[in-house]
Amino acid sequence: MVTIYDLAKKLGLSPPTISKALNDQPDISESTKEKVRKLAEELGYTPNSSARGLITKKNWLIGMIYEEEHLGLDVEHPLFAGIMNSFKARIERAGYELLIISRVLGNKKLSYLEHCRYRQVDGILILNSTIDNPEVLHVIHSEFPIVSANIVYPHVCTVTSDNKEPSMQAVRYLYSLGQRRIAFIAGPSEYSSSPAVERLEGYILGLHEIGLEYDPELVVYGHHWNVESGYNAMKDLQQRKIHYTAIYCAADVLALGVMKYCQENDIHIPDELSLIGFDDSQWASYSHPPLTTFRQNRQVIGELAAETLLKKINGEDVDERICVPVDFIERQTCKKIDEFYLTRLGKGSTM
Amino acid sequence: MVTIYDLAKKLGLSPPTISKALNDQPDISESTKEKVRKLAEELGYTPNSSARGLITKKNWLIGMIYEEEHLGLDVEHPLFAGIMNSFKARIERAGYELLIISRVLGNKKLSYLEHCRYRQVDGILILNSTIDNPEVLHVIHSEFPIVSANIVYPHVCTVTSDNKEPSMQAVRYLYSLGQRRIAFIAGPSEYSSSPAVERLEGYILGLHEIGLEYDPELVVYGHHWNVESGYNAMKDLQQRKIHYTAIYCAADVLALGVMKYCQENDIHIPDELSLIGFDDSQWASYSHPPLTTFRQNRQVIGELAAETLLKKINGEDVDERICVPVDFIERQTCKKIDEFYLTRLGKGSTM
DNA sequence: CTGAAAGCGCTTACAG
DNA sequence: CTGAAAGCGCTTACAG
Repeated sequence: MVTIYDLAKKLGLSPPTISKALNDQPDISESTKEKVRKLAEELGYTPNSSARGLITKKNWLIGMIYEEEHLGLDVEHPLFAGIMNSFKARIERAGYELLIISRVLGNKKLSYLEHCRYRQVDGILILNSTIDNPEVLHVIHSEFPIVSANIVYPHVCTVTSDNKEPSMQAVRYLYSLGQRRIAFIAGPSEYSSSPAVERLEGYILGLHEIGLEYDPELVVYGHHWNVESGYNAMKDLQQRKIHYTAIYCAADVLALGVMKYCQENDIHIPDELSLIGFDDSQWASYSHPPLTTFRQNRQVIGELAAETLLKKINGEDVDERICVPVDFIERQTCKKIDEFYLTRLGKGSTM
Repeated sequence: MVTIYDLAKKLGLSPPTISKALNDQPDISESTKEKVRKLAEELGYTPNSSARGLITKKNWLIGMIYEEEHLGLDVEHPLFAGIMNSFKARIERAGYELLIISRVLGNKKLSYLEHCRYRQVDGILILNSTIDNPEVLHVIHSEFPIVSANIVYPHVCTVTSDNKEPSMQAVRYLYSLGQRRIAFIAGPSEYSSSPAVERLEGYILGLHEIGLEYDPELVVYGHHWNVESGYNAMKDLQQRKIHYTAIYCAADVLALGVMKYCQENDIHIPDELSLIGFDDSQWASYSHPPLTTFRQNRQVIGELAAETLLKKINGEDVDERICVPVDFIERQTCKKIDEFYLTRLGKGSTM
């Protein structure tokens, strides 16, 4: 390993001069800088982040806290890779690298917080955690600059998709198609997941806005954010023997479960049932029929999270909550209500 | 920040004693260790990785080189998150953390290799790169312990799915259904992607094994690993006016493009055309009809990559190529050949 | 413009 | 069982 001392010796200069030349300090002559850079290149010198970080207290490292196994998420969370990629690209441009924080170190278990201190990260991104994770709560009350993506924590700067307005829009849209009995398949209620909560709020708000009554019988919770939960929720809904002609789902995967149920039970979408999802997953345009849904803008979420964190690191003020608009993607799972089919779904009567 | 000196002062001991106590060295009395640990806990002492790494030359860091924008992959590569998760979990158990290597540092551009040296990583995982990326080639010829996942580099230990045998199996399976004219939609040929190459080899080998003639007219290359490429490949195939009754696709996304084309052009799968994919993407069981495909075992790939890298770091011998078996998932896109439809597809004659 | 001195927080022989 | 000395590779005042 080539060090600054090797360069110093070869050039007959002192280590501090080498250091300053390499860092392009103003008090070093251009000719010296030239010589130093040339030799450094020749010998393949690379600085050592540990030595540098030890003395400067700056490590150019962002810690990412990312919980993969919870909420019953499928291994691949639809937002994870996209947000991570754009976040990474943005912090990279500012000179930071991304370290995935774990909870084990050697044979010792460390908390996230201890780990962040151990690595002396300059800032922390919390991605897809749960709101009541005590490990994460410790981090949140720490001295580090922090930004959360997707999940809202009190007093923590958070970047998420707008969840309320699109939910209201979903209701409005269905209403405009003549739908009056609009069911909602919500996200899991056991876990405190802010998107789940906010989408439900938006649904209720949307009904109020339009003047439709909110009927709790029309709301069913998916146990997890996955297809099976959507399937089971739909089954549950059917067993309630109530009347409805449309379903808004808090996630595409839930909607996919509904579609599966409908296929098996010969319920025709959109003729008999209108359906809206949330996420615009990769497959949403290829489902049968293509799913009407809301596209979350992963790239913007990641970028804004990065920019906000960078600001915090630099001591600038930032907003506590940043909402990223969502795009409504109209495909083919919704239809103007059709009197012909009106009576088929559910044996209830209230209309 | 609490340091070892603070602990030493408070306890009237020397820093080395504190260090040794904290590291549970045998030459320190149990009572001293007890005292030290207690105070460390009280004061919230956390070691400093830079100081430790600087002197021990061991940083408990694995660098991950991961290229997201190439090959025309969709943002979310179907394997990426799964492999990364299980790789991370496995190295964590051994005490390592995952650092995503970038190419920018501050305002300087560093090569991957320089970056790895800068951070003094203990080993490197190469995920989803291209075979001819010069940046990566530098890394490969370096002093670091390296493992590659998904992409084969000469003389680098690589963990991938078995690509050949399943491709042969696809041909065999289709043959057993009476299919004799089996087309192949290959992965992009412009990029040197070993999975693309190996799956093509497997297809040809499969034909030979069975005694079917290899007809280059039946092979078309997708420009990218995405749906659109599959769609265009299918269009291309149709325009060739040759006869075929089945298609094996080198990826699910390509197969999805084929399905889209068939829907638009009123070609019925599987009655008129049998179809097989590769990957078992999230949506594969929900496509219409559900796609017959091969499931890549992300978890096993990630774990084996981690274990192999750990072995290399510890100086143990490892195999250069590790193939992870793939599961054949039989769904509903293949069917015994139906004489009734035999003449519809393609206007060619050779059967 | 250049360099001697000190120090970041830790660990490793080695001496006692 | 404990500690004094040296050093990992760098940077930061400060002196010249």
